[in-house]
Amino acid sequence: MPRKRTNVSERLGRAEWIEAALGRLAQGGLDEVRVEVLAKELNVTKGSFYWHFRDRSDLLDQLLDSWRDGRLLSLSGQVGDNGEAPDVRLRRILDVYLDRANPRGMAIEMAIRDWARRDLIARKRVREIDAERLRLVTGLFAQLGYETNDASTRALAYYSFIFGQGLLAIPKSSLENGRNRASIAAMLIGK
Amino acid sequence: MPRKRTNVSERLGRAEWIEAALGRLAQGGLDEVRVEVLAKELNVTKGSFYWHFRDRSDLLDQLLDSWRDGRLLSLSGQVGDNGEAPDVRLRRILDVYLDRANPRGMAIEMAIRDWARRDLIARKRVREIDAERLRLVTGLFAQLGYETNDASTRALAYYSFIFGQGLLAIPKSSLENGRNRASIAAMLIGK
DNA sequence: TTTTTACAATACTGTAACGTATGGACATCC
DNA sequence: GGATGTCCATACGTTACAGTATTGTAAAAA
Repeated sequence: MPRKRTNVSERLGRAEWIEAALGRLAQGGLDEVRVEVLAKELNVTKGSFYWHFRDRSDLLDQLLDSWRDGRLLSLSGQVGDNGEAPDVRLRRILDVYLDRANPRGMAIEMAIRDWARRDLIARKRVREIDAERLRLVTGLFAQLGYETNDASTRALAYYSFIFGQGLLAIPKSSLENGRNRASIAAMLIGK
Repeated sequence: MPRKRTNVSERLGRAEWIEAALGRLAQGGLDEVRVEVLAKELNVTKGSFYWHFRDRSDLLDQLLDSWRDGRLLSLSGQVGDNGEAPDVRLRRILDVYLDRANPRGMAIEMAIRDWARRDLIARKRVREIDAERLRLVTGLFAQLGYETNDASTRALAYYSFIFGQGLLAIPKSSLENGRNRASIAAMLIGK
């Protein structure tokens, strides 16, 4: 029997609610983000929720903002020229996704992208980070010598593959094979 | 005021329910497939639904079966060697997706793929059609002279791109440019 | 013509949510 | 140490659905 949270030190802020909501989103998609369920998960009642948020849609808005901020921050940590060659870097990023490191992050991303098919605000947030990611890898392709137009087309193919691969229901073993992975990288990166 | 459907000629079969369900699925995703809503859409009450289906999950199962059957049928119509060169054919299929012809079909497919992330049966159905599609285009790549392993890796990249591209929130104009499209095709198809 | 079949309407129960109103507990500030 | 502010619990009203049980009705079969 989880005790009540009357103690001040255990009180919640919006951040905890958003974190919990992200968890539900990753697991069950948008419609599984429910305030009473979150409350139970946090050992708290709705009373707390409606103190921190106007309503459910307020939570969802803030969740999207928080997600975008996190993605942008993570990207800004990668813009610096860290001495790594552009093609090495492209291969490394690719590996991260193919290894399915961070499945939670991927699940959240997929859920938000599905959400974005129907919701304007979600779509807006996804557009923001897509634009930023494409800008970054377009830059990397440009550094490899691709002309601007080709570079951005390559970038688009690069990210399309990354997310599309997470959408296919296939034995992942086919992409664990080093040789296959190398040939895909060669194909996407070119020179 | 839509009149009641007591007239025999207007009576429904499972097919109509499944069709309506596919519509809701395309529009709003899995959680928008609700029996009372479908009933209203079909100018009928739940009484009819529970005659044709055991419960909601029964409808969903049949929807998945029906979707798979449709996809498999559509694929089987393309296996025949229609005299088209393999690379031409690959380019044509690619164009169909990039043109976003059949947005409804794409929406359904995306909704089902999202669904498959959490549901075992949905995942199974997606796996079935993925396997079949990959088998088909792997064959095309093989005809182009790729060795078996490379052919199936190319096929995987090909479909990953196709679905990933539908996931990115970008101005579609970037893929309407003929030159960009050609360079992507060249990249994916190779020789 | 009666009976049976196939489908649909009606009326109900149960449940899981959302949102609101209000009161209570703990800390902080005067 | 009383007043105030912050956060949470409780209790309520409402809605939207899933599912069941029962009755109704047009057409086909007997």
